[in-house]
Amino acid sequence: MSTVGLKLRELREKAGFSLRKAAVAIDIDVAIFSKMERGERKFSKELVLKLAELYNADSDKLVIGFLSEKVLCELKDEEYGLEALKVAEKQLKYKKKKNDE
Amino acid sequence: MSTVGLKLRELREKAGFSLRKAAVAIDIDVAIFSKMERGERKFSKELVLKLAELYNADSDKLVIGFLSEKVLCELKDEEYGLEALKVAEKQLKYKKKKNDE
DNA sequence: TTTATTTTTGACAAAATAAGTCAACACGAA
DNA sequence: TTCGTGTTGACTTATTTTGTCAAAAATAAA
Repeated sequence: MSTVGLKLRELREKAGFSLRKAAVAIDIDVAIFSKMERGERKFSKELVLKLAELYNADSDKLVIGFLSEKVLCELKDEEYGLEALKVAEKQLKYKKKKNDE
Repeated sequence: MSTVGLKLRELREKAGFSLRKAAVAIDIDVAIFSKMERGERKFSKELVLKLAELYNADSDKLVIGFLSEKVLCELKDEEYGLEALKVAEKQLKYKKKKNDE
């Protein structure tokens, strides 16, 4: 299971930041940040974007991962989760199409 | 836009319940119920199920609508909402497959 | 029109959840 | 030991959600 938190942790380590340094850079408490990377607390989208910039990483991919994780969190124990996703997708496509016109 | 609330309102009217009667039957304040039907407040899954039973309606479809609405609510203003849905779908399918084995 | 019924509205309180703060702990490297 | 690193838990504060209620507005009945 590759969560956004773990991805961000990898990126941080590759970028050579300690937890503390990164936390200071994005102006957040170290304790929370530690918990976020390990999935114990949720990221906000803003934080994900800040970190993507700090690590010079692909922010789009990270945001997509962040969002899908949020969605999955709501549907994980739902019998009809997959069906719900498909309906949602259909409606989102329709909406997008309408906006493009 | 066919929300769960409006669907449930239709079903209620077809079943011949007044807002009050239905509210009493599912043990909820009328004011909240009115707001829920009009999308001003969220339903809980439990209420959707109770109402489906009360109206003799297809609970699966209603729950699917309820869930997809919840998901869409989170993604409605997201640039990468559709991509996020696809990723979520892939992961959910994988998880389901794993559970079946 | 008057009366009664149904639905809607808004102000407010209570409960639940999320977010932030901080001090202390554990561990390994210098 | 001391320093840097990450983790944990207790606690407070903010925010969001949920529930309660009274009264207004709308609708239907007499």
